Amino acid sequence: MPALADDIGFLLSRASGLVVRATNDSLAEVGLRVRPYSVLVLACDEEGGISQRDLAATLGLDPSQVVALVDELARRGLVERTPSPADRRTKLVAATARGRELRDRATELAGSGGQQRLGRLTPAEQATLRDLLTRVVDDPA
Amino acid sequence: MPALADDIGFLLSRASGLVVRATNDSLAEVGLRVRPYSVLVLACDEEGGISQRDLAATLGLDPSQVVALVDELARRGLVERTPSPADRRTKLVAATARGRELRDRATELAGSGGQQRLGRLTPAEQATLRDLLTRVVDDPA
DNA sequence: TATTGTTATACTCTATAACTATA
DNA sequence: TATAGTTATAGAGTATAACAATA
Repeated sequence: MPALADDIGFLLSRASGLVVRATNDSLAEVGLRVRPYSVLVLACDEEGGISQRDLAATLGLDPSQVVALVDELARRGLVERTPSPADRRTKLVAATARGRELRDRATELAGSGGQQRLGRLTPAEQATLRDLLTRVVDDPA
Repeated sequence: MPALADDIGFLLSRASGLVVRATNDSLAEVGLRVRPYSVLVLACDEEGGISQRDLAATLGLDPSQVVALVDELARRGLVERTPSPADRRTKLVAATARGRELRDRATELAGSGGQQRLGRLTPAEQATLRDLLTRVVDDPA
């Protein structure tokens, strides 16, 4: 009979909870949590902005969940919604200058928060973990 | 600037979500979700029952969250709360015969649900993932 | 007809605080 | 005084369904 402590799904859930909690605590200094932080990062990385549909797909969320996340970031002036020139249904979410500024500090904080637990692994082990998780997460192309 | 797709915390959160969702879907056949299933497994594995405090610690939950989980399993006759002979404050949660019966089928279902995603990794890779996650999760002894 | 974003709703999960009974 | 379990509550996360505007 397999023990719960050996169940990878259980371990994933526990590890995710611990790391997300620590990262949320670190990000509190800039008034962000993991979810809005992720949206900000994607808005920064995509030149010209990213559609809410693509945001949802990348984050593994339903498009309806993205609305409130973008609303909050827009309210704080960190991102802007601009209509796509190509398709008037689509709104491109792009980071403002203020958003890009905050992102740098937030990324530092998120990194140190995550390393509270992940720092138990060597850099090589972290790379292995990253590769394995990527294959679990990625779309079967 | 590190990309979100390389962030281990982000990958953990995505992988956990995908695997837990698939496992919940599989467990629906026996009317369980991951959380109550985990409680049932621990109640089965500990001869004589496990205290709610130990349940909470093992699952990484607050003791107050354990109450409703045990309530529901007890209502369905899968576990029983019995007062500890040693300490009348403590209640030992033990699986009933019916609980043990269900556990076998549930473990099968949970395994196949989890493997929908985790099956992309070889058994050796899964063992590596399990070891790395265990070190992230474990108490620093 | 199908897609993007949106609103609404319900349920699960997470986080705290306070209470009781025992120790 | 501290601990095990419980109750209550609020906030965050998840899951669906339906709708308006646009393609």
